[in-house]
Amino acid sequence: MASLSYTFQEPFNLRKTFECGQIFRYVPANNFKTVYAPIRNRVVKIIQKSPKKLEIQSNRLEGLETLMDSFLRVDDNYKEMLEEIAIDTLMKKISFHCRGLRLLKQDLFECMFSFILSQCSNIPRIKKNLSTLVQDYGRKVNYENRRFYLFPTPEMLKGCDEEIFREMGFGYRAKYLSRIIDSCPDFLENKKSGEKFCLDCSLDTEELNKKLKSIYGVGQKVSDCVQLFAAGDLRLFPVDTWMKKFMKKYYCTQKKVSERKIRHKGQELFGKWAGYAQEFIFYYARTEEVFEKPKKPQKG
DNA sequence: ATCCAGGCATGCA
DNA sequence: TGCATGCCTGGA
Repeated sequence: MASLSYTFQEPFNLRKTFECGQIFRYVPANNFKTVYAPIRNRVVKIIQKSPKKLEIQSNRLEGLETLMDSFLRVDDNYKEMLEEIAIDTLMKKISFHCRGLRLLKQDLFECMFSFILSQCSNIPRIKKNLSTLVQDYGRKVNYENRRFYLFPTPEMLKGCDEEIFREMGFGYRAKYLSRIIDSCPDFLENKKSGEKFCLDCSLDTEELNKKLKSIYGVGQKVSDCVQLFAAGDLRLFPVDTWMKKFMKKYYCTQKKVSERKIRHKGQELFGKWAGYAQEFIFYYARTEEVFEKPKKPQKG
């Protein structure tokens, strides 16, 4: 077996999936017909053979299928999701527009690190910050004459203090990250195996969310993202500035609406598929330029 | 030159 | 609960 193939019932679009903002480290090639992504301990090459067909190659084949089944969320009932989030004309339109966008299930440590870094930042800067980090601390992997870096394990980052992270340009987020490196949050440590930054599956949605928020530097938005993208809990509806604009315009039209209410509204509207709805809306809001900031009026 | 981003902690009503 | 404020840095 030199490669692995997937045929889906519904589209799996690489461009939409990787560009929608859920993941930061990937390298598109050949106009998104191919995407390279460092995942855990290997580099994976994902090829769009057709709208519903993907082919997977990797520098490491051992355990590849299990890893990709999880990463690609092959068990999601995508068709049902598309139908269930299309609650009205607007969402039908968005659902159609985003069809093929898939949620991925990412590594917990990398995901948490990335989203803590993301606060009050922007995608180019986040990518740049992560790139600095992995070049300094990650393991280098050459694959098809390209250079990639695996995300460093917590152990590899031992000793990274606030000062070092600040020098990497992380700003005030350095404090949060160095503290996490310093000691893994208790509930993320598997007492039996000693493994760190892994999830206790016995926790329900609200329990885990509460625990994640107890981590210094992790608030509602970051915990929701981590729980959605790394714990794979699709009920989460992270509310960022884009989501605020969208929801205020269409589904929370009262004058004063808190982020709390918006989050609740999203979960109420979309139930177990709230995470997909959120990512669809986010992708839509950013690509359709309906929410672009109005240009400042020229002086004169 | 300000101003503000894919938030969060802190302190206060 | 809900609000205000400061926080790093880089791009508009």
